[in-house]
Amino acid sequence: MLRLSKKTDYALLAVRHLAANADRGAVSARELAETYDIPPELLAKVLQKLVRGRLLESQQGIRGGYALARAASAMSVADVIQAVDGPLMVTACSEEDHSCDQYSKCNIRDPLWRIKDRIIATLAATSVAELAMEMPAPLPPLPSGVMPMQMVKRP
Amino acid sequence: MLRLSKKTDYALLAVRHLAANADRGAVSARELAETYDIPPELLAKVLQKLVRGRLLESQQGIRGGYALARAASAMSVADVIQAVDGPLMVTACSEEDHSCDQYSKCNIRDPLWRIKDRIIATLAATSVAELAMEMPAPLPPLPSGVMPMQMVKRP
DNA sequence: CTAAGATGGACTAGTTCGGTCGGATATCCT
DNA sequence: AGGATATCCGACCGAACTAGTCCATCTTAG
Repeated sequence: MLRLSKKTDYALLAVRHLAANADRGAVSARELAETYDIPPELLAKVLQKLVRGRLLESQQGIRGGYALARAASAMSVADVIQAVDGPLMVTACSEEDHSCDQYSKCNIRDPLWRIKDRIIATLAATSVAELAMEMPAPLPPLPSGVMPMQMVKRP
Repeated sequence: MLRLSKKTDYALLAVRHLAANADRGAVSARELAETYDIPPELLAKVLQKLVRGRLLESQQGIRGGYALARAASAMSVADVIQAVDGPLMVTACSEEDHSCDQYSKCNIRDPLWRIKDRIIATLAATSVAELAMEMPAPLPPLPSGVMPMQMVKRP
């Protein structure tokens, strides 16, 4: 169905939030999770992958959190997807990996690879900064220092 | 990972084969399955979906088989994918379906939908005819046992 | 009538995905 | 120094989806 995974959705949501609130300094995983109703542990793992992919920088400790590792304009949607879900491929096979039963008889490889390259180009053409520009206000920004923990009491 | 399903791979393989051998008349599912080493029952299902999507026409009976329902140049890769895997979407939500926990807070919908449109445009830009043109010969015809229709001029 | 072929539904095994848990480690504040 | 807060990381589980299989029915040429 060519759908991108939920983790990628979460990653894009988070990265966009960080881009829109870059001035506020580090944002904790918990705040992000509560803002967007995402399971905190799951989001945490996604954020960690983004850190490993050098898209975010994490700060541990009591006022820790995440922040963009570089300018939002220098970070594309393709970067985010690849950091979370690994190299994006349309076909099972690639130049490196020929593990496909039909590889020897396959005659649609080349055109599909070309299509893949064009899709990647499309994803690379949209920067995180453009995502952040979309809507007037990202979300009502929480006054700094306030801890919105009590919003999440849902039996 | 943005990967397209195996069924789609099979569909593209089959459709390309039919485009390259359009002169031979109907090709049976069994022949296609043997040519490309695809589980016959599975390929049969894929072909049925293509028929339901008006991309192929089937002929039942003892000399039956499948053939393109229209010119290969008027059939895009996007058509094939959608016939097999349903409407292709990048996000969980769409204009019709808002079933996503983050829908109300989501702020990346519009840009992602634009990306989706561009991906679909990319897929629609490649026709099956172009796939068929790629390689010099589609495949060596079956060595023995199966007789294509043209040879059956019996005196 | 019979063989070859399409059609369609139900079913199973395997894998992936979303989500959870527990603990380790780093940092700040008092 | 010590505790509180937060990131980090690996293992785990259940549900959903995917690929593949089986079988029963219908259609048509010979």
